[in-house]
Amino acid sequence: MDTKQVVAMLKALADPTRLKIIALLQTRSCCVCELVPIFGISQPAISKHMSRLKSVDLVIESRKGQWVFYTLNKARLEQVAHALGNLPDYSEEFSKLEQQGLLVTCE
Amino acid sequence: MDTKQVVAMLKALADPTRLKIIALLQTRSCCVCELVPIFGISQPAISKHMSRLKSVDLVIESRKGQWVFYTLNKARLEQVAHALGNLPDYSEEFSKLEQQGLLVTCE
DNA sequence: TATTGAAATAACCATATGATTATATTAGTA
DNA sequence: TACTAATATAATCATATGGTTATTTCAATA
Repeated sequence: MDTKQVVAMLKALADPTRLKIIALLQTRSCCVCELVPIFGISQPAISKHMSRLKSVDLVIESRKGQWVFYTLNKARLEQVAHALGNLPDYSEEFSKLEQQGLLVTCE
Repeated sequence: MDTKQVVAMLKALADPTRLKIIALLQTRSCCVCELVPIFGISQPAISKHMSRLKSVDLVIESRKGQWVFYTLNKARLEQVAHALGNLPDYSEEFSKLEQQGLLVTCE
């Protein structure tokens, strides 16, 4: 997972409504019409949040009759948590700075 | 750490520049004037990013002469990663839904 | 086929975000 | 004390975000 993807997933999670949706989905898959009364916001608002979460594969959509159920992609959530604890090594940036004489060495 | 704080930290991390700054600080503390040539954006832009990271305690500021050095708060970064893997249990929300007859039980 | 209910999309709006340039502020030094 | 370098703050701007209402799409059913 590259940095762009990590940022996209963090953006998807960095909203109180979406983060709680993810937490709710840990208990049970659910559909839009169940989330509406929980959050007290409009159906289109919930729908857009689900679309955002789906776009980064944090949830999986499946139609059951007239309802669309959303299921948490637990592996994907673990991937973000793991990525945060294992950020890329950019030490070569400091080598470049040193070559340019831009490294600040204090005391 | 409550949900509000987790969201604030995720927002702070959900930007390509700030996420790379955090990654850079894993190698070495640095000051604003070192980050400017790395990212190629203006000094005030970097300054605001640092202020944002500081506001959620992801970095610690310390003045060394004319420079202000920023150090990664590794414990804080680990806290976010841990929080993502241990989101709160909201199962009572489904009990409430059930009581209201709003739970969708399919098939 | 007409109707109903769930979800998605469109159009819109207020606020947040990330950048810019210009201007303080603060610390070291001639 | 005046000057310079590093950083922060202010004002501004274009775009992104998260909500709204209105409308469309899609599946089940009378």
